[in-house]
Amino acid sequence: MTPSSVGIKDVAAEAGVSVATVSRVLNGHPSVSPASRTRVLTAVEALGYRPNAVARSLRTDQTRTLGLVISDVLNPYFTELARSVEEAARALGYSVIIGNADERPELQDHHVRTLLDRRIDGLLVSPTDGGSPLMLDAVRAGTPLVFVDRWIPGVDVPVVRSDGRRAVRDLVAHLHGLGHRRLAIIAGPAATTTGSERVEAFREALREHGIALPDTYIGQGDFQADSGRRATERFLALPEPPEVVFAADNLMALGALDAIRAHGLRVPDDIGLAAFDDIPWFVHTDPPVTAIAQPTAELGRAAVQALIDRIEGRRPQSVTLPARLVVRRSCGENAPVRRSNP
Amino acid sequence: MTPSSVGIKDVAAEAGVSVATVSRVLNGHPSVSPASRTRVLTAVEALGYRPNAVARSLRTDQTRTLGLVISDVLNPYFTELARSVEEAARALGYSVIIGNADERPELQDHHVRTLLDRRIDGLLVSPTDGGSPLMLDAVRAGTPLVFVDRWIPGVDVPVVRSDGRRAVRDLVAHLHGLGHRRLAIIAGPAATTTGSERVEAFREALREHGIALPDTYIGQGDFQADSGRRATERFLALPEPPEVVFAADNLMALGALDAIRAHGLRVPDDIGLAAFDDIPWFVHTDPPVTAIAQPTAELGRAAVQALIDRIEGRRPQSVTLPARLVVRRSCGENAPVRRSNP
DNA sequence: CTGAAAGCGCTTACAG
DNA sequence: CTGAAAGCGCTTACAG
Repeated sequence: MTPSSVGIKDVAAEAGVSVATVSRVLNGHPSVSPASRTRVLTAVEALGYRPNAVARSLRTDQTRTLGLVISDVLNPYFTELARSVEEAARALGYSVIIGNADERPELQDHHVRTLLDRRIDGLLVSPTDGGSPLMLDAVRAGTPLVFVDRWIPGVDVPVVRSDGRRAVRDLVAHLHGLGHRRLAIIAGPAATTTGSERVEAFREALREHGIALPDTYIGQGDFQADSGRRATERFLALPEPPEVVFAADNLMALGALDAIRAHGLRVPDDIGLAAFDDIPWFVHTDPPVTAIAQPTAELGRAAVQALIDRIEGRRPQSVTLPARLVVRRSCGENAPVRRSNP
Repeated sequence: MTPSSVGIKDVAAEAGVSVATVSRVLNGHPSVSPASRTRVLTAVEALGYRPNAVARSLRTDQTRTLGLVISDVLNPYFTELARSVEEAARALGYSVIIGNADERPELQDHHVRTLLDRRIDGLLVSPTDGGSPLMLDAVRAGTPLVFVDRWIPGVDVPVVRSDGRRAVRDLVAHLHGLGHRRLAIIAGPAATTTGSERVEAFREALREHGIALPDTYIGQGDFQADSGRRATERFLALPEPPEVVFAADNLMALGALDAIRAHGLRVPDDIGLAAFDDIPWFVHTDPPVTAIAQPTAELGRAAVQALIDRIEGRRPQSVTLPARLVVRRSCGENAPVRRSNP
């Protein structure tokens, strides 16, 4: 008999008790005699019995599982978020199943559907688009849901995210102080909150310095490297290219670096670069990249907390954590343009 | 009534047929009259019915789910592997649940256990250690298992991996040609196959060139960044530090870069660096890193193919794909030491 | 082509 | 403290 084929009946037979008693000791129910408990535990050990989680879930109507749908596993930001989510969930006795949307709404829906079919206890999602009907239905149906990083406006669901507006303002002030005036952005999809928010914050910050953001200085990206490459190429082909390009995520910054390099240009001498999201590699790129860092691990923990609060009947809290500017050398920080020092 | 609470009975009532008939049309069973089919489909649509995967799994004894236990999600190599595995599995009608071992054997076992409890149909694992009894039991119990990247010797399970020996040889020849003689390695855990294999291949290749590999030139790492940092610091403190450090994975290479930078040293002028595993950032580091690239996506596809073959009763195949050397500039490639050219 | 019924492996009132 | 029994939502021989 293979281990995976031994069931609760086998344990009961081996221990000389009923399956009810076996179930009780397995679930730590108080009213079991010490003698029964010992015999059951011995039998479990001897048979190598492991409860069938599928059967248990069907019966109890809970899976102790959370779904996490992220926009892109290849993005180190989401990968770190996923790691922190899993860790926090595990500490609270939950497993997590990750679905990778690859920034594609239909793939996102595929995963949401699969997760719902599996009857996960709750869902954490960083939506790839502005409002999948499927997700809206899930909310209406009462599935515990929490948005993390990105969210869908108008849906009454807790949101755990970081606010980058202040950091974007700091970045623009920093660039302005360096003497830069022609500032461009590679934006994420307008259908995502982080996509539109970052452009808006950028535009607003520019305005504070009396700088306009012409359409030609807005590259439409999709948070993936290729789009950063293409947008940068368009910038470089402009009669008057920008002095600095701000990529709204780290992958598009990678694409920008690729394009700049392909044109035989150098950062920051020929063009400056800054990125939203900080990753360990930015310290070692040529040059080190000035970036906006999110408190990613904390975000993951807070999201799990909110979701489990919701699942277990407590009132979940929305959480907004600040992002912060990390100055390095990709915007010409070494050689200030306005003052000529030794 | 919330969507998630509508069951097959509700659909049957709505359509005016039995649950058996509903089940048949849902499963594409041939013997259902067109009229019944239409009414069932209409009812499903009207009610927004979705089958409960938990109940179905309990009944059919299959979950159409694969488990994937990887050593470290924060490692871009595994992240790419995971992505390709999920993609290939999805194409074949399977879901995948990822477990992240973080290079910790006990965490690996936690995930294997959880996955087994969930009755996944098969398991893909890149073992963090040399032989978890749990995994051995699973194999004995008949759980379909395939090793990917790393494997456990002596266990009769298909292995899908890439062979880096040839590429390591190429790397050593390349370094030798550049005039380097003092070559060090930051190895992975000896308990992992890739950990020991890469040192062995390195040692052997050095021997072919008449070079020894002293113990002081072997840094014991664990495939994570911190260990790369520490090993590199030890190298730098040596009376005669190595001319080139070869990190057995990309994360330890990152750690090495951190340490070198912290000492105010430059790559490759002060010390050279090469890495196993290639990642997009290596093109943009300062300097671009010479690395050994694995055919990661293909590995993932082959692993899924092997596992599903095994699950569906076909004979699974072990697969070994070659890795290849990608020369960049982190080992002094710009300024050959032996010949002085213009 | 269709339905009644058994059963997948558990948990949990209910009665003792 | 314990066991017999019902039932979670499906699928699938079996009989018609």
